[in-house]
Amino acid sequence: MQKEGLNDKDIIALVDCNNFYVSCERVFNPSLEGKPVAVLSNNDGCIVSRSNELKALKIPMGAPGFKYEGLIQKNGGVLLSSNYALYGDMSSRVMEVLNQFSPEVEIYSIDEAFLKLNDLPISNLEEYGRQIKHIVKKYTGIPVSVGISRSKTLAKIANHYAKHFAGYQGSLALMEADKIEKALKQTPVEEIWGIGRQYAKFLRQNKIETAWDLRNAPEDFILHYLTKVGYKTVLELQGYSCIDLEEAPSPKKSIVCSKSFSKQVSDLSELEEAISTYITRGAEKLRHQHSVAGFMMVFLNTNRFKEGPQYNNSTQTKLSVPTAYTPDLIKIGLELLRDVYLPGFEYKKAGVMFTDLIDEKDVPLNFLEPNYLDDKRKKLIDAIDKLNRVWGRDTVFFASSGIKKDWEMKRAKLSPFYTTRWQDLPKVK
DNA sequence: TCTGGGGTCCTAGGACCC
DNA sequence: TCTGGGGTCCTAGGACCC
Repeated sequence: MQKEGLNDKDIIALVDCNNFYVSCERVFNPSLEGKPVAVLSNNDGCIVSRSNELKALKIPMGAPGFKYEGLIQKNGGVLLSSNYALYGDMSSRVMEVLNQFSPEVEIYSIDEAFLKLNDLPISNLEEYGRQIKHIVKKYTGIPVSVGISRSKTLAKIANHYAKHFAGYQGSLALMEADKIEKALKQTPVEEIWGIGRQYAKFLRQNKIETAWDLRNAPEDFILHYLTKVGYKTVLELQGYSCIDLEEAPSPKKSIVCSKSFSKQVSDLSELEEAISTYITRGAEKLRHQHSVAGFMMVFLNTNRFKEGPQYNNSTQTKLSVPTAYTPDLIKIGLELLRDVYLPGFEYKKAGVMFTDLIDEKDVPLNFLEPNYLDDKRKKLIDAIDKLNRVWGRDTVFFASSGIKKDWEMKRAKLSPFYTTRWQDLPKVK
């Protein structure tokens, strides 16, 4: 019973790096092998990547690091700060290798990619998956698992089994109806890609408990309660590929820069440094994708885990001329900050968000203010970007961002920048 | 002492217009 | 006694992802 106009002929592989951040650290520090290892989020806050040994200690994902530090050390384990320069670089290497296995690769996240395998001369899909695993490991040192099926959602499920059952040797293809049925019946509804906590709870209340149940749920029920997005998930579970591969990353529609501080901050001048720093980062991201922002928002948060008065607020403004010119954005952003700032609170986090992004070439003409693209300001900012690109971030920076930066995030357990900084290159003795 | 950051899409409902 | 209806646009908020 083929559904009209739907595609049931795709072959999609999901390649997912195992415990990615931990694996990156292990490539350059083999002494971490066999031990419980966790990588922490920004500010050394939550655990965001866990080795298998650490998972075996029943330490949950997202848990605050300090709560488990004792347990981890007692078991000979290690906690590490996150080193995104290293992970980003290792990720590009993995993706580079994947390109040789399919002409159509979508980099889905820092540690996952979808590969379209349609029309390739592959006699044994699972064997192909194992080959991918072998070659990626050989060239990058990173272990991966491969799941293959008719849709992204099914490939995710195949990947899950490939990763968790040693018998599959890191690769599983779910192509035949009976195999798919068996896998879906054993997949709890909360493990399905696209079903989060709220939907899982709702579905269970309605006796939909496995992926197989969801696959067979009535269309109108799903459309009504889980909307179009949820219905796509159902079709994907039925083997219809509804979520296309996106090979070229489309430009972002919004850009957020926000971080928690290493300490409580009450002082307006310190908040000004932070906001100014975040605007600088955000504007770099804007220019990188050749966008300008039409709308800007600044927000402040107190510490939600601490007793005491809370204050979470934001202010925003439409920009009279959409721009990505850092000094203009800083000037407006600092005005917004002074608007939203209330003295007497201890702030833990601040941030800035740019939205209404459009291509820099599409800025409407404005007779009162020059478009920065046609302006000497553009030349100046390009020169600054170039210097920072060649000589390193913040070689040239804006005075309002401050120098001391007492508020800046903490990374006490940082590993060296093995791959992106000459002096940190590993040495062979 | 210490609890992340950065995105997307969809819908309901209000404002406004004719 | 009676109090339109339909369309569009925008925004806030809620769901999801890594």
